[in-house]
Amino acid sequence: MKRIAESSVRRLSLYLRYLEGFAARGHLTVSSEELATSGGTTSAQVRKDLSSFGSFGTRGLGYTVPELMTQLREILGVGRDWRVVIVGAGKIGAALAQYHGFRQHGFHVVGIFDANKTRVGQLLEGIKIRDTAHFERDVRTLKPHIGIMTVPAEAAQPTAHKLVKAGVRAILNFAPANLQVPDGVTVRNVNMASELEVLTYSLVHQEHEKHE
Amino acid sequence: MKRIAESSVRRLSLYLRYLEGFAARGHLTVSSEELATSGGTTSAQVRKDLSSFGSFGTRGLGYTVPELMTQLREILGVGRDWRVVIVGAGKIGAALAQYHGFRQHGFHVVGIFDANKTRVGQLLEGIKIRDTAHFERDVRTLKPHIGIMTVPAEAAQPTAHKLVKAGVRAILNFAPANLQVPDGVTVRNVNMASELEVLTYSLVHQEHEKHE
DNA sequence: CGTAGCTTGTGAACGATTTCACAAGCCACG
DNA sequence: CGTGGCTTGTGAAATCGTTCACAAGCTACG
Repeated sequence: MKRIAESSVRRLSLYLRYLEGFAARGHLTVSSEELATSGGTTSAQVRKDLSSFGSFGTRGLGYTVPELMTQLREILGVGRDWRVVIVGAGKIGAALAQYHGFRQHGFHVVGIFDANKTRVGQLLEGIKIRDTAHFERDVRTLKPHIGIMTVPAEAAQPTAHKLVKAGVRAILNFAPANLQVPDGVTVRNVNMASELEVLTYSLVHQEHEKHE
Repeated sequence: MKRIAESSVRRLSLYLRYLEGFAARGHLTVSSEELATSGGTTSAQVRKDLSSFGSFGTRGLGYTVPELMTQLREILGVGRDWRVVIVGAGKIGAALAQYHGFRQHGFHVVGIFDANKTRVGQLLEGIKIRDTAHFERDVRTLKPHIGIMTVPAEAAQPTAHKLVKAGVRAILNFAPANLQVPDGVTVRNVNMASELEVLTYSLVHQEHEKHE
């Protein structure tokens, strides 16, 4: 199978989200055009994205909603039981721990860590916040597939290093730092400040764009 | 000025983040190479990104840290007083409202809304959660620049519509929905489920990649 | 004041992604 | 069972973003 662009994977995930909507509304089939309109893209794009993985549609008819959902779940690995640890139990970390959407999508929080002694021992969604004193050993025991990091920038690289050493191969990083990880480890960065700055950039430059 | 790629703007924001680090460590100048290493990109990329907006460096020397920070802040619109409303005071909305990083970057939460009557009237960071009954009127009064939406998928499009009608031109959307907005309105989507699914995709497909 | 050594700024080449356009194929209906 | 209408799957073209490579230009130092 040829390499798939990350942007394509991101869209596959969105298609799955929209298919859930179509299924809820009782649609049995859906065309690439309908999926494209939901997702703000084009029908050719939808077909290209799907065609990398096989031929799931029927010409003249479109895609069978439940079948395409099954295929996308398979491709994305949705529905397996994914074990997640959260490192950093601050505002964002705590909110994520309590976010029920995770559970609904098969993500299972198996551990929460914090370096702040005042938080250690408190319960979040029935899970006791652990000290980072034995971080690597504890992570090894918990065997998570995914690590979510909501730690300060300066703690980000050391934390990532320990997660990787303990066997984690996928990291969702909320810290404003570029993590260096070995091959075979995937990192996704979510940076609130940058998201907002892209918006303020557009606000500042919008009036200029009009004059072109 | 020619159109700037969104990926470039995103990187400018990261450069600013890393410059803050260099400044804190007392660096007076920084080369495109050093910035590139921090940001996981290449020096040519850094120079290209900056060159769209002017010549900020000195050949043979690099960039003056405080000067480049000033320029980037100017370009991105950082440091102005940006007024923000948060719509949806659930787990994520509440965490964002309490997130102090916003305040530090000049983002000022001026209003919080929720449709759930049990939450209305409660205080978050000293701001009373408002009913959505008079949403559009209230937003007009608050005059926010940015709307952050943490509402359920089905409420997303109507909420966006009302925000736009009330004059908001930039939306940070956490709902899993593709918002239709008129020209001149910028939307950025943050979708936790999709971020995680990109990670699970990589976990599922990593072993395959090895065999190529 | 001249030269050596760096680092920027930027066209041009390259690579990746998106869009186009159309043949292939399926369904429905007469 | 044949035809019309619709939608997929996919090479080819176009667009967009990144990397290369080097001339231009500044600083430092003798």
